[in-house]
Amino acid sequence: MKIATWNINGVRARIENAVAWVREAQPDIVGLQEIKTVDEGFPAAAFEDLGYNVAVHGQKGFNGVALLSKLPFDEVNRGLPGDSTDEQARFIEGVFSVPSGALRVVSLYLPNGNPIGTEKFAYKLAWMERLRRWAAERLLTEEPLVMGGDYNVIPEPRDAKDPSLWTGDALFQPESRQALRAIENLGFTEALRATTDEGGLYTFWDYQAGAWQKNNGIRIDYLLLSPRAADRLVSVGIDKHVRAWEKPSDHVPVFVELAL
DNA sequence: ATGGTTGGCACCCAA
Repeated sequence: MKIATWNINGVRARIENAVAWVREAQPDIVGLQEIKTVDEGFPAAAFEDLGYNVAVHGQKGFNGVALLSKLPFDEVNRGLPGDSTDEQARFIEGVFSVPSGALRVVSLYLPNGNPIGTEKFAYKLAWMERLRRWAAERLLTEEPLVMGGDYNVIPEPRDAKDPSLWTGDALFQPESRQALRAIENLGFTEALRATTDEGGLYTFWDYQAGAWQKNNGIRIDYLLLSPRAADRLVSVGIDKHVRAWEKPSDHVPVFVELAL
């Protein structure tokens, strides 16, 4: 079972890339982030034609997440619990039937939080605490859970080409990194770090200042695995080559292979 | 080099 996450930065502007990558990678389940459209604007037919079921949690202009799945959805949950006033579409959960039972897959778009010292940074940290509480509750099910997404947190210095560029950025604040560790410490395995200690593995390169050409990247997209999912981990990959395509997203897909 | 690029939308905002 191949499960992927990809911040696509506008699914309508990126539909040709998206279809090309799905055809090439043949993932079973994909979480998309920053689709930047309402539900009705999502190009579902393009993915249905490739054999996928589609679940969308959209928003006008900004944010928005979706799940594509070759398996039928048994259940879909939209929105991160914990704040009924939050109108930002950043979280969707799908439940699927696999031979071993239920599989839960999340597509999340964690708030960027810049600039620090503003309500945006406070919202980021509050959102992360909500995610921690939600995840703690889900772990009680002892089912395989895969939380993939754009976490907007650089976990460690080795996850940036030049960490000094990010010292004042919300993505690399001690509070952001600590909040990420608090989620992982519930018992999650960050898939890529379960397989390698290598630095220099990035998932995002800014459009500006020739970041891609200079390989000035950061690793902010990953998949957290519950213990039952981590037990089944076979491999992890980053589809870096997609960043070199015409009209690319500034993020690339990340995927895990699980033996479920 | 405190720069510059993109998507969505409607004039700048978010990233």
